[in-house]
Amino acid sequence: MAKDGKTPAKRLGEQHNSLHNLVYDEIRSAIVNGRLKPGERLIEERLAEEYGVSRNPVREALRALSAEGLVDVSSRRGAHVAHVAPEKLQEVIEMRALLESHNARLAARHKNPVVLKSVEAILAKGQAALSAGRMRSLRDLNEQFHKALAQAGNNELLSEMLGALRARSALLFAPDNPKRQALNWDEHAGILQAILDGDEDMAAKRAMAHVIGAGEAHLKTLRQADTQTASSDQLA
Amino acid sequence: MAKDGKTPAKRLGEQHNSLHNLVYDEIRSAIVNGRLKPGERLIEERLAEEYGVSRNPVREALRALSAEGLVDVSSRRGAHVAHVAPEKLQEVIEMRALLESHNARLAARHKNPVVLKSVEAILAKGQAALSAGRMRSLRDLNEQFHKALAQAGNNELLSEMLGALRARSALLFAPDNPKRQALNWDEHAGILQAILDGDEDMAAKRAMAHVIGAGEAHLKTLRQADTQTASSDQLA
DNA sequence: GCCTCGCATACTGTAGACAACAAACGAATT
DNA sequence: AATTCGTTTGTTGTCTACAGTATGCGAGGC
Repeated sequence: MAKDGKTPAKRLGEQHNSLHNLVYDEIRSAIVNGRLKPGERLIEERLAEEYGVSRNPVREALRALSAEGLVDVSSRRGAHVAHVAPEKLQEVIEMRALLESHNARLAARHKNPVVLKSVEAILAKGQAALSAGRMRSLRDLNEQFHKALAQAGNNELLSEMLGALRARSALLFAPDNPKRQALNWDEHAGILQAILDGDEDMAAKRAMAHVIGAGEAHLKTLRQADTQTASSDQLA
Repeated sequence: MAKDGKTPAKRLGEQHNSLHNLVYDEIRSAIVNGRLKPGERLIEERLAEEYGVSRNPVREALRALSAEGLVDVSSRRGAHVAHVAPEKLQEVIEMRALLESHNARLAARHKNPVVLKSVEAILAKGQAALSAGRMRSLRDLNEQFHKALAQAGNNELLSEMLGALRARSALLFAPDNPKRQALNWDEHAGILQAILDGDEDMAAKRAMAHVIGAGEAHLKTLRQADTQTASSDQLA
């Protein structure tokens, strides 16, 4: 039963989740994976139909998702997938840079061999997927990498906050651009190296630069998209 | 209607909140104010009776509070007010120090005169209440001070995160000790002065020291309480 | 006295019903 | 043509009911 001699595997009752939790997981996953787009309308009855449950578990899931900022609920008017206004992107980048940076510092301080081993394994998987051109799996591996890194920081609250922040900004940091993807994984490698070296300042600096670099690249993409839209409007 | 020529006052429909939101506000407030203690059992039917509503709005409120970490819900076993395990207190202090520090830096950078005016007013009220020995209102004024300070940082996401963190740690930073209270308000004054001076580094440093100082004082209180309990056990 | 079992009670999770509210649409009026 | 009004449709918010689950308690057996 026990995997690592310390943490028992989940017991049956813990595995058998309530419907509202299952619905929560599904909707959250759909948002993070981009299946549900920012701003998209979430109709309780339709979701209930889709998942084969009554509306109550859906409502409960939406309350939790709303509290986490993933869903915007307007009383009596319905729910939408949360949309980060372009002016607010900078805030998200800034907060994530601050927290990831601090987490990398902590990881370099603790240097937990078991956790770092698994970070290394995920990095290797990410680099392999990159080389093989398996772009589709990179988003998942990116999330795995950052999640494992958050564990390496050994501060549960920080890890929780980072998780929530990653969920809210998942689409922001999921570039389609292969060049940016390659750079991301290079940066992942650099952060991990600094952590393995126990160099707190370097780890913090690289983590911050990574988030800011990825975030700024995304902002640039948005601005280019705006410029192209403006050009198209002039032609029409 | 408009208060500051920019933000319209709430319209009727926005004021008339749904029951589940009202219940959420009530329970949240009871937790933050200490009327509901950490670890305390939250029974849906009883809360529903107390608030004069059916169980669903209570369940929905509990989902939101659970997502924010203020309430712990065990599937099929019920809900409790969240209890920060003593070993986790250090994490809370650390995260709050990091965020409050960064916020003070931003506030010193922006130096928004309107917001800082209101921070000053709250500081004056806090100091007056302290001099008059009105300890009961200091908790509320402390929350007001930190909330206004979060606004001065001009980063909505950071403000939101700070709000959530303050709610989770409200009882930690609500000392009964008049000496510690006086010191807290001295430190508030020092932070605000650095902000008014536009000194980012000093503001950040003072905010961090304030949180760590208040937090460590609380930890010391816990350790003393533990020591006294042990002594009582020996006498019995 | 301790342990086990069965029953009663309390509580949670979900479904379904109904009322209230919001949005859309078509007809009537200006 | 634009605006207003009334009706219809779609959706949300809350209540009630019922089944499932967890806990507590007392009786019986060892």
